[in-house]
Amino acid sequence: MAERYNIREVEEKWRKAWEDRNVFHVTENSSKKKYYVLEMFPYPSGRIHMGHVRNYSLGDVVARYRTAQGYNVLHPMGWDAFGLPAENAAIERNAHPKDWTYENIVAMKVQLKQMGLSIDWDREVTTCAPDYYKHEQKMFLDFLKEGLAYRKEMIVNWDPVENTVLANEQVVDGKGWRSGAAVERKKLNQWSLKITDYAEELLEAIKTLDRWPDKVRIMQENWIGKSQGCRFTFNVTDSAETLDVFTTRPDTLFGASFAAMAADHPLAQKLCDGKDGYKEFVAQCQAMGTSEAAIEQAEKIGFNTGYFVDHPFVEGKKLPIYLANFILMDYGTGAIFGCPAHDQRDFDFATKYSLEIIQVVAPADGSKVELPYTDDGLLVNSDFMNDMSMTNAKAAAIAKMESMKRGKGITQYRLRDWGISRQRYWGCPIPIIYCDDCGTVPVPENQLPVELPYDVSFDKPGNPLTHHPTWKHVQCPSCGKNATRETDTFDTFFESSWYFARYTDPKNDGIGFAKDKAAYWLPVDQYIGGVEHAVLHLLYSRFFTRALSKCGYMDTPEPFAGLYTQGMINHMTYKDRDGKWIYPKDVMKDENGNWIMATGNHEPVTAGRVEKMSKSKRNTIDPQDILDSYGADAARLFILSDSPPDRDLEWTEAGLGGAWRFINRLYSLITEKKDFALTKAQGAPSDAAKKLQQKAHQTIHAVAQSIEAFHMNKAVAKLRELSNAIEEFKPESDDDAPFYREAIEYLVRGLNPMAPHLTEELWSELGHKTLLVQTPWPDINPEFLIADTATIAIQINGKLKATIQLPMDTIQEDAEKAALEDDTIARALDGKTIRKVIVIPNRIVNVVAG
RNA sequence: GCGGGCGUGGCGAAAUCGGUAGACGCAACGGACUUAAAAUCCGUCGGAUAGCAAUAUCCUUGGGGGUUCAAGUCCCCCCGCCCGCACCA
Repeated sequence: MAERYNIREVEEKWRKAWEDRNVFHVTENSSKKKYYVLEMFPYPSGRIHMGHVRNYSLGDVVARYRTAQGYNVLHPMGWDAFGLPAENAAIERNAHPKDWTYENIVAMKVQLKQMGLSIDWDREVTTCAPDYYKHEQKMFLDFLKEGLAYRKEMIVNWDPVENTVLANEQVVDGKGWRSGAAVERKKLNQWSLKITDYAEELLEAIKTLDRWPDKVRIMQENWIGKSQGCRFTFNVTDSAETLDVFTTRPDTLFGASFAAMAADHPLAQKLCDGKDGYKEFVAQCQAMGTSEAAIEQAEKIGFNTGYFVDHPFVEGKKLPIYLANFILMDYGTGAIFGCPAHDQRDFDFATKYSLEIIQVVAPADGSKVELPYTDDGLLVNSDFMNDMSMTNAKAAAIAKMESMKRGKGITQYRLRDWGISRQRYWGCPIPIIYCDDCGTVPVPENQLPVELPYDVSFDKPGNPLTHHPTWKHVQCPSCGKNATRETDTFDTFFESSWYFARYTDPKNDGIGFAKDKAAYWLPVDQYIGGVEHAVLHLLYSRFFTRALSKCGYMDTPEPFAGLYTQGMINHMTYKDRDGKWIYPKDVMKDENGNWIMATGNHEPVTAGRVEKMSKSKRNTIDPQDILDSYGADAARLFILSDSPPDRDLEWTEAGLGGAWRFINRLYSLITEKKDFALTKAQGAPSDAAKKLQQKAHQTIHAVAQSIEAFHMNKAVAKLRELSNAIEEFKPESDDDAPFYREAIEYLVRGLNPMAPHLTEELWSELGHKTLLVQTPWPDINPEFLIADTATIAIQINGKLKATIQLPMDTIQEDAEKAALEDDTIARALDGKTIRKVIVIPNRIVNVVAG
């Protein structure tokens, strides 16, 4: 009987071996092809969760596979260490954000190491450390010089009780999550980055990202939201005021029946100040929240200003001006004209306020349509544009506007500039000083970093940096008078927008990273993370790459050449008798298969839907428990096995057990039979041995392809097939031994990226003195990939009736003949007329008969 | 509301190009081993009908229609679920 596989001992042994020999440390090496594998770095919350396990297992497979393929692989890790949870911890448990964060990093690093990841820990990066953020303060100053950073008023969610800005997630039903006070939309002066300068470039370059998921590319395209249209000016009737509007449908101008602007439009205030109901309407709009979803789903309401604009093309025609809750000040000019006949939203609005509905587009075939009609057609009721196509009418309307000097055709983007100011403590200080005399003064570079003070208190609502007795009080760098620091900190997306570059040169004190090192390693060849970052983080990083290039830091066009977005981890949910959520570890099945409490009186438990693991539903599994009891390899193997990585995965104890059994079976299979495998061949091997060899080569080929396509589940399935074949194989003589051994070794080597500890142990059991982690990917004999016979399916009228074996590439006539001679087929065709026979070589013969 | 995705056995899934649907695994069931259980090993396993049986026939990829010699795959319509929509990371 073979020894039982001792997970803990073996896994620790090999992790130590790798660490002792520093095998994951890399440096630039121009003689090798580089490969940069990066998983999105974690926020140091204290413990890793299953999402991390999936993310880093996936990345580790890629990294280990590419290493075996001979690439110089960079696979770093770090900490996205600034953020809101640290401040919440400070408020809730009186822990200092810095101490809390660093303690979490220590704890999580232990856990990540326990996973056996092939990480170069010498490159570890921590974004809340001054030696990291001082470089981004410098970058910000460079952006300022280049005109990429500026200050402007922006709308925020404001909690009037806490005196603080709220994140969208902190707004629940329009109320502050902690205070319960109604959230206001407030304008604050904030720093922004000019990402809109790159709108067109960012959009265009999406085309070059051919190794990104279509889903993410579409999301980014929509986010940038390019639209072609016309911007023109209305004159307010009997007034000197004007109203600029933007429209993508200038062709429908003759169907215009009202103008509408955002409630916070500057003109709105001028026209409506003091009017009955105006203040209430503005308040109503502000209460709605800032998200587009909220705005679009809210009922469309308006406020009649009592003013009119003159129709630019129709002498004497006047359109009423409304304020409307669905117009965003941030988009376009903050004002539109409404054409109810050809826009659903305008139609709803016009119906509600009994406004005119004029059809100006009709289907080309003249058929009657129900309004609103938003499809293509020809213009009607439109003066000089009558009978034009929509495209021509758009051009004609724009041309007319231009000739009247009232407007012009423009390209509009939905993308807004990136507001980076946060009124929070635990972030990177913005290196700016405000002086009464000199105005806004950048902190001189030799005074960087502007470090966060440690001695802060969270007693008062608002930003601790503002309350700090001394921190913000400084001398103006230019005139020396008393001045104050900017107390806002950067959005934490700032740190994650360049960390991938920092990894290429993590210890550089003088600059964020050296140009030549970035040039060697970037772009990231394979980036892996959650789809929740599809837009913001990824778009900001793409922008940063361009902005940093403009400032002379680097020359890489795109940061991430390949992107893979993984699915979520789900688990069944459980509730006890009182309807309270309970953890899976507190639940068990009784002898009848019913769910019961694992403790106490074993009260019955209601099992609910399978949902995303979340703390609130308590359907989480702590990876630490799994690592301790089943080991890293079983956890990795299971998480890679059953589901394709881009789909959601249901974590089940049983599935994990399957992975664990596989590991143990493989261990005993190989340790029991290795002696035979070591014997020397004398004569010719058996056919079965040759077949096994072929299978081994085919498997390795399939595994390589699957890994490259991120089908880790298929890679594992193929390896299990090979493992089954090895188990079933009955060696006939010592002559089969080398073939047997090769198959075993190929299995071990192919499985290495998924289960590195087990395979390293088996490699050593097989007598190797080298480390498997440093062993190249197995060679594949191309001859073995080609089968010599083909299984041909024979169909009658498209339905399978029989299969036959034929030599590979049998010519069509012979295949047809063989098919018709088959007993079953001959019988089935008895009395029928053959009308046609379709032969697809090596695949199918379809007899059409009747 | 807008945008995107998904839907295949009891379950997770596979099926490079339109060409043998269900690889691989989980669960379940039957058996071996055991005083017993666990573990392990062997076997069965989409559904229906007929048959003692080998087997045969039919049905089956959310639903309906279409294209094709052939559809899980392509086209049209419908249903259900999930995700994103600018201060969570």
